[in-house]
Amino acid sequence: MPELAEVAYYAAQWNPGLSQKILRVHTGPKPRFFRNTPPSAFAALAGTTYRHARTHGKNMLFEFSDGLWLSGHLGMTGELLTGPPEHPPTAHDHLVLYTKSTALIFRDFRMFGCVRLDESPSTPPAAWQSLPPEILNPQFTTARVAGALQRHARSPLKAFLLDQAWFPGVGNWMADEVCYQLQLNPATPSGTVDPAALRKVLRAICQKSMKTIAVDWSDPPATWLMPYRWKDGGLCPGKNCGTALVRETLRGRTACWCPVCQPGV
DNA sequence: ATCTCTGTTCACAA
DNA sequence: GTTGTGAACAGAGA
Repeated sequence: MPELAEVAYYAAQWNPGLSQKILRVHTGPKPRFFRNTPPSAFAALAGTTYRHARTHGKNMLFEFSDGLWLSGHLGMTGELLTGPPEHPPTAHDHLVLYTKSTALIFRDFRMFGCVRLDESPSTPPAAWQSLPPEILNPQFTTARVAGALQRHARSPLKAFLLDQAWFPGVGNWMADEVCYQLQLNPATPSGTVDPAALRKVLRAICQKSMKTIAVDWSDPPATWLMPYRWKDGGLCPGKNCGTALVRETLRGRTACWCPVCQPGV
């Protein structure tokens, strides 16, 4: 489920473990989840203290004492949760960190998510030093958006919005939401989009979802496309609209839009 | 059985 | 060299 605000929500689920010592580490039997790291390497977290969580777009970074940094991505179906201190790992609990009072669980039944461990005294690992500005960062300027739209002028707006190098944290529903709120068809060529308007809508969507979904998984406004885009039979929430929403595959991903409010190009 | 899916990466085409 | 596309990855639910 995870896009920007969902990732922030999940990262915060480990907060009950803050300032606690990791007593024991469980790693599941699927090496793919750990990519190039031998799963046994994660045992180094035992004996450290969990200090801090942060996110950048869809990436999560957890700081532990002794210069250890655990980074992770939730893929399509990843989730973080806590369990009782004796939590027995399920088949899809790839990493579990046990403290005296809780278990910090990284669960992912598909395995598009991943974790890695870096050692780096006091500063975040190298990959976290050179990331593009997030959408709510002041450096995410209209000029930056304008440049991006020009470079990818022929790419359909919806598809381009999924580019994490330019729009960190935007996923499938957020990209559809941006198109909906701009009243632009998802196939609109990026080069024709007004950069200031795009930036404004992007920031508003990030801001609101960080105040709702990221805090307690509460619903975004009923005027958004998001609550209606999943199921068959969804109707456009636009004032006096109510048109049946359309779902079609665009560049390999499901796009959803209102054929009246976002007419074809 | 067949299809779907809130993501990323890779090979390859243009 | 850069940009754009579809397939592959894996597993559960409809």
